[in-house]
Amino acid sequence: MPYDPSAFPPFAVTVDLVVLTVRRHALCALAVRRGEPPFQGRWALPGGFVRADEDLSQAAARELAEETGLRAHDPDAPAQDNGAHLEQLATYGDPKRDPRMRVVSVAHLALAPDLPAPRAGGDASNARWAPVEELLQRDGYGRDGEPVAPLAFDHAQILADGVERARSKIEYSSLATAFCPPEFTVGELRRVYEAVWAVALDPRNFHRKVTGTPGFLVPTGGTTTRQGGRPAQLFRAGGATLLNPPMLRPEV
Amino acid sequence: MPYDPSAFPPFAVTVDLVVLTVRRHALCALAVRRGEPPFQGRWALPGGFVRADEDLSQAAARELAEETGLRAHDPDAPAQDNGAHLEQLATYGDPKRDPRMRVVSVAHLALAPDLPAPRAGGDASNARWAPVEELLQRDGYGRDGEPVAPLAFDHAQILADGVERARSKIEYSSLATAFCPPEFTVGELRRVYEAVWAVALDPRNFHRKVTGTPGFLVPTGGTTTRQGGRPAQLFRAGGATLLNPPMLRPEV
DNA sequence: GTGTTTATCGTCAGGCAGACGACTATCATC
DNA sequence: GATGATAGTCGTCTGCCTGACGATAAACAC
Repeated sequence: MPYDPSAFPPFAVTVDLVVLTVRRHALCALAVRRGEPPFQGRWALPGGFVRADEDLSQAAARELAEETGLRAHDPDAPAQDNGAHLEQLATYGDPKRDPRMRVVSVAHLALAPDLPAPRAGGDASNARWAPVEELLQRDGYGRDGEPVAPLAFDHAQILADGVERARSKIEYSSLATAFCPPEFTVGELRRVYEAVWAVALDPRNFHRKVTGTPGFLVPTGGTTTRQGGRPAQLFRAGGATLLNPPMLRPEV
Repeated sequence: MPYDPSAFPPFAVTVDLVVLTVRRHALCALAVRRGEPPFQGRWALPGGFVRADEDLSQAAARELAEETGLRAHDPDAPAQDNGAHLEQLATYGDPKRDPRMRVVSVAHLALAPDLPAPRAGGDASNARWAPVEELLQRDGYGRDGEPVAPLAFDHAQILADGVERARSKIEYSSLATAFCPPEFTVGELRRVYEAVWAVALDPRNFHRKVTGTPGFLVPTGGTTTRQGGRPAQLFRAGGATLLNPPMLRPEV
C-alpha cells in the first residue's frame, strides 16, 4: 500500500456510549433524544465526533462527562473512586449506517452506579435512563404508555452488544461492583447480578461465593440497614479484578 | 452536535490483522516486512485501508485473502469449511500512532490451520510466520540469529491484545478447532492448547474433557497415525461454540 | 410480643477437575 | 518375531465447588 493521501477515502470517526446502570431492580441504559435529522426525535445512544488531537478513550471519557457528569475510571486503577468503568466495546462501520456520510463509530461501554440524574447538556427532557429491555424491543409501548420506536442508526445492535458484554463480564470479573456505590452490602451486589442477568439468585449461596472469593470484597467494618431487616455488613470492592472460579450464571 | 461537515476532522481508517496459527508446537503470527517509510524494513502486521464502499469485516476478509489466500469463515456458520475464523479485535486511534496522518485502525483477529504458506502479494520473502514470543520481545535475536526489532507502529500492542484474546477465548469456546485441519485427533487439539497457552496438559484428563463435552467433537469414524504410536480417532468440530463448563487453563 | 424482612451460618449430595495407574496399538530396531 | 518407544484411551480416587435448602440472627411495623 504505497502512501498516497488520495488513495484512501476520508471517514468521520465518532464514539458512541452504552452507559449502563441498575435502577429499581432493572438494567437501564442512557438514551438521548435526537434534535435533528436523521432520526429526529428518536432516541439514540449518546456520542459525538472524535476530535483531531484526541485518543479514542479520551473522546469517550469526554462524552461521558458531558452527558452524565461522571468521571471516567482509569481501567487500570483498582481503587473504587466513584468514577465510572469505561472500556472499548466494538467498532461499527457499515457504509450505510449513517445516511449522511461514511461514519465509523467506536462504541464504548460504561458502567455507573445509580446516583447521577441524566443531563444531556443541561436539558433533562432530552435524556433518560430507560430499561434496556424496553429500548431493545422492536415496537410497542413502554410502561409509561409512551410509544416505543427503535433506537436510531444501528444503536439497537450496539446496545445489545454492550448489554451482552456486561452480562458475560460480571461472570468472571469483579465488574459488578462498578454498578454499586463505594460502600455496599452483599445484598445490594446480589441485586445487581439479578438485575443484569434478569434472574433470581439464592441469597445464601451468593453470600458464600462472594465473601469466599479472595480479593473480591473488603469489609469496611460498618453495617447498615437500607432495606429493612437485619443490618448488613458494608464492603468495598477489593483489589481482585478476575474471579477465579467465576460466578455461574444460572441456565436459562 | 449540529451537522456540519467542517465540524469534524477527517480520518483514514485501516484494518490490521493478527493472523495466528500453530506451527511446530508454537503459536505464530503472520508478519510482513514494510517496503517504505515509516518503519521501512521493519516487520508489521498485515493490513490496509478500508475502501469507501466496504464494511469493516469485508475489508478484513479481503486483506486476509490477499495476504494468505484464506477465505474468511462466516462467524455464524458453525460448519468447519477450512476457512479461517475472523473476528473484530479492537480499535486503535492514538493521534500519534502513525506519524504521517491521523489513522484509526480496526484490528481483527484471524485463526488459521497450519497449512498455508505466506505470500504477501506473491513475494514470500516479505512475509513470514514468526513465533509470537519472538515478535513480542523488545530486542535481541531470533532463533535464526537474525536481529529482532520491535514491530512497526503500535503493532506489538495489537499483537499482544490479539494473543491474549485467543488465549482466553479457547477457554470457553470451541475456537481452538479453528487452528486444526477439518479432521483432527484429540492429541492434535491438545497440542494446540499447549502451544497457545504454553503449558503442558495431562493427555488423559484432556481426552476425558473434550470427548465428554457435548457438541465439541464429532467422531468421523476414521483413525490415523500421524505421530507414531497407537492410531487415534479422527474428529470434526461439533456444532457447539460455547464450552460449558470451560476448559481450565492451569495456574501460572 | 408477633410477624415480616433481610442477613448470615451450616449441612448435604452431586458434579467436575487434578493426579495418576493401567492397558492398547502402532512403529523402529534388533 | 521379540522388545522398547511412543501415543491414545479407559478407570479410579480424592478434593473442591455448587445448588438446594434448613436454621438462626437482627432489625422494623403493628
